[in-house]
Amino acid sequence: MKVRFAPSPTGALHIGGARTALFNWLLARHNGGTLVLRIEDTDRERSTSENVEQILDALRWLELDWDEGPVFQGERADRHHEALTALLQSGHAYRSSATAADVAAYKRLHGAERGFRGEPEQEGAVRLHVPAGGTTVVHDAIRGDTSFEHVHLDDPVIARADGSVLYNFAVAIDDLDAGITHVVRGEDHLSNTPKQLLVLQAAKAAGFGADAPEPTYAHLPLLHGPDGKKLSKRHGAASVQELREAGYLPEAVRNYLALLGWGAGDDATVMSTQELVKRFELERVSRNPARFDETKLRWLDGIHIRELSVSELAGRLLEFLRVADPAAASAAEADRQLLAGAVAISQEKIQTLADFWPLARFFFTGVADDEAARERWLGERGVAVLGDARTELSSAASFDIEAVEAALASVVERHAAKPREVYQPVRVAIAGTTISPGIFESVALLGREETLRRIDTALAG
RNA sequence: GCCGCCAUCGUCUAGGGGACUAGGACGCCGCCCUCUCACGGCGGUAACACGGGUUCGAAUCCCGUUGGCGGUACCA
Repeated sequence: MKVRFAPSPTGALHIGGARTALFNWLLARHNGGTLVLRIEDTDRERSTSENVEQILDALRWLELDWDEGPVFQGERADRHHEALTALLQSGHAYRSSATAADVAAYKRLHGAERGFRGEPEQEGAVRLHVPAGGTTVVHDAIRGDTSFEHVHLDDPVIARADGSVLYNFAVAIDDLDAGITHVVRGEDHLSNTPKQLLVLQAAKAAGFGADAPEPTYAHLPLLHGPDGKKLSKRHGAASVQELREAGYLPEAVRNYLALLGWGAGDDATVMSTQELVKRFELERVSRNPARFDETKLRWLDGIHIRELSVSELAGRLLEFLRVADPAAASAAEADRQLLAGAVAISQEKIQTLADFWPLARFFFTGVADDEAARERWLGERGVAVLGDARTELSSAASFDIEAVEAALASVVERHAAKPREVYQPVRVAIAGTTISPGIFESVALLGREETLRRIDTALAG
């Protein structure tokens, strides 16, 4: 089995493209096949090397590795030209100067459902000669058979007047030459498939790759935004890069993307990549388009975060912060032990890597400035309680979580207070805000000295 | 316009003629846990687009309608 992922470098790798890459990767890995990465850069206007780099980067981040390539379509121009010449000479293709307007005129004359047929000329773009009658059937592993009657198909332009080839031609020749056995791509290519099949057959008839297998096709349902429209920036993260910047884990993204259009068949939702590889089957891919819903990704990301070891998570966090917030990264890195402690007590409270710093920064950079929190919890009673808490904490025999809890609990008891009437003032004193990891854990991690200092500062304010 | 694909809870989906008073997950709501925020546990809300067939029987098969999407470029 040989499959390929063939993005065109006209922009960043979008989520839909990432899903296509993932499905190809899963299929190859599940079957012990080969994955070829091909860059379809026949659009010279919009293809850039920056985009190529970005796509490779996104694939690496997703940890989707490939076995061959990247092959650049542009570098295969000679081979394409060779094939084109063969089609021209064998009469499977012809030159025509017909324009889009000519095609429209033809249809007005013969009916809209009638495919355009041009007259061979000496010059002009190259069109493939589509048979007058008959049908091309696409055998799709996901959708079954789809028939396209030739009479409805226009003779497609396969090369520009200058001889440079177009997508539908290059794809067919490249798949043929590479010996691709399974073409797995978005459903937007389904209507292109008969053209590619026709190119394939013509090429074979002209002596090109006569013994190469005709690939099996599989068209994945398209991905849409939450509103059912095309996925775009205004839906939040639309590219892999944005997912990364939002703090998602690549394994969570793989897990979520795999669920968009595919399911194991039982009720499995949370799956490791290893499990995805083991269970993935093309035949189980759905035919309905799916919407990309970030809420579920967030939930899944939280699940995967909780499956990481503390040191692994700390490493990921640092890696994330170095890009997202270098100052935070160096602050966190300065005290590895504090970092490990903060990560351990934050792990079950965060859903993405981006959630960590806002929750735990007070350990590293001091209390936050939240006036509303002070007003609410450090009033007369709050201060009185806080003073008592200070006394208890300073005289506690030890300063581990249990000791801190015992010390603060005694304050609760003495004041006949609700727990929160003691814990919230302490929280605001050490964190500056009303939201933090568990109060006993936080105080213990901060240590006696720093805790007392922060309480004193709060008391003085 | 023409050609094609698709149609189950708000979302992702299970379902391939009787096992369906339609299952799971996210979300949402309620309860429990509880020091905040989360996590976790329990319970609840919510769907077969519509109309015709076929059949003893249809979410499942066929046709039509409607809707969504894609293609229709000397883009990919």
